[in-house]
Amino acid sequence: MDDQTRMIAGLVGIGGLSQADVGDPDSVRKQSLGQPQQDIGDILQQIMAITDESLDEAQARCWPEEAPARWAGADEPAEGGGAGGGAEGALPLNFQYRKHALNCHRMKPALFSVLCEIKEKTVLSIRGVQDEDPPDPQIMRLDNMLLAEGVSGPEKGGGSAAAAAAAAAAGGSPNDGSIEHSDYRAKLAQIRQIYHSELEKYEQACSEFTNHVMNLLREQSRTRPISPKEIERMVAIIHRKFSSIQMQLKQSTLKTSRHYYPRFLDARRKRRNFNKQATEVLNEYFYSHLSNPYPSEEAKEELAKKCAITVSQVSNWFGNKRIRYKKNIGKFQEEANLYAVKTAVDAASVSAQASQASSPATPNSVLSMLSSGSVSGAGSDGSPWWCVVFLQADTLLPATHLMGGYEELPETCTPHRLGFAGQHQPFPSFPRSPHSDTKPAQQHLSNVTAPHTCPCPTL
DNA sequence: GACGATGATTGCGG
DNA sequence: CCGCAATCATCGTC
Repeated sequence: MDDQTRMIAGLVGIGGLSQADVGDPDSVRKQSLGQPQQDIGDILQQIMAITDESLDEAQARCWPEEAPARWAGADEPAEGGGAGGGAEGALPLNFQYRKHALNCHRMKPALFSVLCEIKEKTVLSIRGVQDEDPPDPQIMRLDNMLLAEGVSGPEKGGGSAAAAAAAAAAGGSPNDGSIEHSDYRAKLAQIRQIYHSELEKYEQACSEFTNHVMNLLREQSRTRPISPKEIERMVAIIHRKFSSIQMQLKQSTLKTSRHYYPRFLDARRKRRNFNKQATEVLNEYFYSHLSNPYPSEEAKEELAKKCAITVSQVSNWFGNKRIRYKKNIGKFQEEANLYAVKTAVDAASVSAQASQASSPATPNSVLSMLSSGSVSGAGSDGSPWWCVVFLQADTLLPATHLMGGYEELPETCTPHRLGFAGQHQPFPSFPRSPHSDTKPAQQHLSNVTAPHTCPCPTL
């Protein structure tokens, strides 16, 4: 007997009577062959004894060498026997004879009622069994982990979720597939493939086996009482048994995946500095929005596109920049000047083109641009933009030197005289979570009124 | 190899 | 979920 048959025997035994009680013709035979008055108690005892037999013993008894000859005289069976389906087709011919003989036997109703009685006892004993089988939390946890690892779930462009995320986090150009990444992806793809193929096999086996048992039970239900509910329960039992196999598969897949993942994590740590152009774009935005260096989601996306990096990298960059700028303003003065002038020059040239000015943008024309308030990204709180740039950046000493310095500004425009020093100091803290380029900044700026906290050097 | 710069991660608070 | 702050880990320069 193969393992599968043995398993069926075991499982069928749980739901009621063992397969042996169906196959065993002894009690019926005795009655039909000369002991018609046999006590119902005897039959019951025999049946009870049969249920204790192993399938091997039962089969040995059911399939003696001479059986075909002995049963050859039985009524001719109807072809196929109706129910039973595929399972029945596989049964030996002599077994079908017996089944037919059993089904047609005049004592069958009596036997059936006895079986019902036994059944009732059995059902009572299993009535407490939980009918609903909630999803196994352990399997669910494994599923979630496999999903997170990128082993299960949808495959994104040949890579896993983890690999894709990490590849994005690795920075650089989109096709920055380092050797480590491609290696990891290849391994993960391999694991995915094996996992899915094994899962498919598992599901197929589980479904085949379930069908097999269901057919068997349906077929048996002609001989003994089996309710659909019991069949359902049996299916649940089978699934429970199979789920341990599923668990093993998932656990081992996860283990394999994680064997490679730490190496990948190391690889993920390897970073690339952003290229010069990307850094320039980011710095330009930062210094031109110094009053409120919190790009909106759209702005981040735009910047990400321009720099060929991810939005989260943009967020990281701004987070780092804000904190480092804040910590050491002095260090960033030169940079701030550079970008302030650059921004101004750009704006000036744009404006000059627009107004068809014949002279090129010069520091002085920049100055006039600044005075006219045509530079975007600053002064959104209603104050002159240059106050924001000059004073927030705390930088424009060198910058003004380039442009001739504050001396060239009207005296009323010097920062502290204008009283912007305190208002526009972005530190010790930037406005919190502005999510927009204007409103929160206005709120923040209007709340800051203490000039003595201004980190700007006294001019 | 030391050191500063820099991108990424983590833990925490709002 | 976002931003801050601290920290890690690597890069780039000397």
